[in-house]
Amino acid sequence: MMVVSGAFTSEAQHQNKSARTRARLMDAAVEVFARDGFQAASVNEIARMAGVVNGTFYVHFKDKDEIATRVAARIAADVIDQITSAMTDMTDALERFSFATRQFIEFATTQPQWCWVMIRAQGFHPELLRQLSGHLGQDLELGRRQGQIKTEIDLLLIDIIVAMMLVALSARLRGEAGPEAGARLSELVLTMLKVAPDHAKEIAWKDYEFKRLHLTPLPRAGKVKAIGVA
Amino acid sequence: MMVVSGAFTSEAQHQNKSARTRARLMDAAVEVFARDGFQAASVNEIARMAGVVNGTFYVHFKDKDEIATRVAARIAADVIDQITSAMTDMTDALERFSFATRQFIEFATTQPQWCWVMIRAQGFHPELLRQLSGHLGQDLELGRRQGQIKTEIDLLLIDIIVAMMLVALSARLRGEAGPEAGARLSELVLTMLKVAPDHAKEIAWKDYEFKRLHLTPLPRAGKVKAIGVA
Amino acid sequence: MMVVSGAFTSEAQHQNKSARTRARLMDAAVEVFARDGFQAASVNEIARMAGVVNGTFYVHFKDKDEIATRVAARIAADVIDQITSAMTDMTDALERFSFATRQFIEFATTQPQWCWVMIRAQGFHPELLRQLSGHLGQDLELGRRQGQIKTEIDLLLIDIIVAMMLVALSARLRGEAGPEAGARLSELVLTMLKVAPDHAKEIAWKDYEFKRLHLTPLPRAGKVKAIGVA
Amino acid sequence: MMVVSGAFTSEAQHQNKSARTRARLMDAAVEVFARDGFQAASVNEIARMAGVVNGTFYVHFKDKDEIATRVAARIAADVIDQITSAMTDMTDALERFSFATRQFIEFATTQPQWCWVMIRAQGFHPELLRQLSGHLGQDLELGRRQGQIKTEIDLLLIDIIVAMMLVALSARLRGEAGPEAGARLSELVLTMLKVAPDHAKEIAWKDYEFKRLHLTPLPRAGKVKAIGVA
DNA sequence: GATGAATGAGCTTTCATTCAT
DNA sequence: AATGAATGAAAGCTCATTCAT
Repeated sequence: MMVVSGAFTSEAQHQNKSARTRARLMDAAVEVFARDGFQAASVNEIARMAGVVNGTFYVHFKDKDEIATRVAARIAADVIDQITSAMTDMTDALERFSFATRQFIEFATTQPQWCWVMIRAQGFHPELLRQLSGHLGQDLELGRRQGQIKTEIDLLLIDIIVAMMLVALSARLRGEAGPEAGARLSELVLTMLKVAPDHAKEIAWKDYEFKRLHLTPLPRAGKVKAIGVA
Repeated sequence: MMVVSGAFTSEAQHQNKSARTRARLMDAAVEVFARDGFQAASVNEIARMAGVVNGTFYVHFKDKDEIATRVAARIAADVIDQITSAMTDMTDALERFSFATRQFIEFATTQPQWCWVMIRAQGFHPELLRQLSGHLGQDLELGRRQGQIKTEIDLLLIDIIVAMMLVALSARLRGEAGPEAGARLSELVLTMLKVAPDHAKEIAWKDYEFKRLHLTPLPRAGKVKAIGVA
Repeated sequence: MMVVSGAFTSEAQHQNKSARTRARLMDAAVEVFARDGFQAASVNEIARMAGVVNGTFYVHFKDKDEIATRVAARIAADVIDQITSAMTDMTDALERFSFATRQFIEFATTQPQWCWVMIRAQGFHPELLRQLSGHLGQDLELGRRQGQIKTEIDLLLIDIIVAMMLVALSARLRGEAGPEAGARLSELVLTMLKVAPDHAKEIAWKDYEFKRLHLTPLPRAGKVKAIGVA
Repeated sequence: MMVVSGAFTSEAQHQNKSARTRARLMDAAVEVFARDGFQAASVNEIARMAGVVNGTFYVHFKDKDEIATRVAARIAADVIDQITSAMTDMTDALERFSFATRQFIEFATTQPQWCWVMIRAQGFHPELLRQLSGHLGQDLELGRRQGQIKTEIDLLLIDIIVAMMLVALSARLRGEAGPEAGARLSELVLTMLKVAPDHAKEIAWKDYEFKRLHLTPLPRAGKVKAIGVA
């Protein structure tokens, strides 16, 4: 098995050796979590894929849970960051929702590993998806304030919508759904939120240009060592 | 941890010792799968909860996979059987769908363990849910034929609806959603399928009497003694 | 796997049920010992092949060792009995030796299972072969008394000859040696014993008619139960 | 049971810790294979005798088979190497054969464990003995070319000779044969190959000086660090 | 910081054997 | 005699984690 080299590694390429090793471990973890799931993933395998011996893993992470949490946090942060930063000048709530949904599904094409990790996170690292829910909820709230959404918005509804997004993402990853899955999903959700069918269709299928997922540059400065999120 | 005693055990209480032990193992398996998931579940733990030594497990099941498959199959069969048998005289497709959805969510109250197993089955025993999808799909097709559903029905749509059901079930199990979750979900799905809002609301919130989940009596056919048959 | 039915079963077919079960167990044991060796053979497997449940095994045999010992004893007794009874009117020691050797190798054709058991017995049930050695030694001694063998005959020599016989038998069973293996072996041994080459060849390749191995009818009368040969 | 310390351990005493542990495991394996046979040998027992916990075994060997194969390979290589290197200046085929045979039997005195392993290898690690056969065959072929052996040499014959050697070795190990066993065997084989009795005796009983078996120093080539190589 | 050998608990599975029926 | 369920010890193997270097 080749030593991995992914987004974290690229990001850290001009940092010190420690940071680079850590980055390789995280890329390897993404790979392994994506392939085997959080539970079945083994530290040995992550270390092997990172090209370090198993002991080195524990220099950088307290235990398997810590790397999982950090990988999840980073994925959540970056996915959200890139979706929101691409929408800075969109003001219409429904459009924002639709774009976000479709961009999310679109990541299946450009970053399948990360997407698999998000899917695998269900049940094991719910915080990953909770962040997504948060942002989603804000746009839906905005929709209510704008008068475009009449349905009541609560946690259950948001959970339901996130679940819909994940299952569509999964179908996309497995090749069971085509490129239109995002728009399709968007239209379904809007309809469910009682947006008028024509309007729902119009917004959901609008022509957008989507981005490739990349790591959000970290505005970090000094060392950040084992913050110890028990 | 106490020795379990669940639905299978009750069902087998008047059968022979082997059947009773086997039943206890299955009840224990439900317990453990519900709590730890299929992957993390250990045969030792199942045996311990069934009150037998670990070797006994293998007298009754070839391996962990076999008991998992059997438990999953039995849960799927019984859940479906009880939902469908309660709907025999319902002819309206939307009503059937709504009733099935709500009865399904309702099981969270009466058989939480089984429901957890269904949730945990995602990804590990997809066949469990696929059976559900099948029946769901039939009612939706009926809805189309009856002219009540105009949306196109395909695999992605069905997967999405099943995902919605599972997340609602999960919310209910965790106490994050109240007794109205089923009706709520039903209305959302009907709306999503472009049923007129008023009609959707009317059907989704109709007053039904739901059943407690119980084991479907097995139509056993007498002893089957396998003497030297390969 | 079919229930076996071999020599012991035939022999016991007119005896009581207990004797028949016991016989089936022994036939099954031959089968399993031949296939897996004494060590790897499992009681469960023997019982299964005999068409009884595992508990039944212990009604008839104290433990695995007992059936092994009995099977070995019976095979040794019968092999020897049939070889010797076919030689009653042979008086020439070299001829007796040659015939015995060749008849022994010939069993590979008619009773491969028994032969495998003999081969597998090396190291685990040396008593099986020791009986063979005994009879062999007698004929060799006779050869010395007749003046045909000049070499000194001791235990090492006999062990060596038995080893030669077993390796030839094994080659025959595995199909690596043809029908002439017995004569070939016989000639080699005679030469080794310093019989004149021409004479050795003449005796070794003589034309004999060999028998098919069958069970020696037991002159038994009453029950013989678990004699407890610890 | 004491922690073992044998030939491999000595050889590795100036190597790194890993190599030393590995060596102790191999010495322990020799001990256990010699005592219990390859089949009955247990990894736990090997680890215990090596003075490590059982998990450590798997740091060094993939499974029981791997250590068995390595031990067998090493024994075969060393035995052959030492016999052949002691014969470099012998040109007479019969003498070479006789010396090799006797040196082989002689190992029973200096390395009984290794010899037991060779005997136990019959059936389980035939490749161990096959290498021996190969070298043996070469000398016999040489004997034919030199005109000293007239008998046809084929696989069966070689197998027979190897079997003779092993049974003699075994008798020697068990104390059932004295120091003359090697010469005795050698004479028997030569006679069997139709070497003239006087000549056979002369060659077989010639006075040789035999070596103690020791490990052939490995021509190691420096550290080989496997970093992330598949 | 990195190494990598070692640990030991825990897992799945097999199997000889016992025993109540 | 026969059953067959149950036992429990022991096997092979994995893996998160520790620690001396």
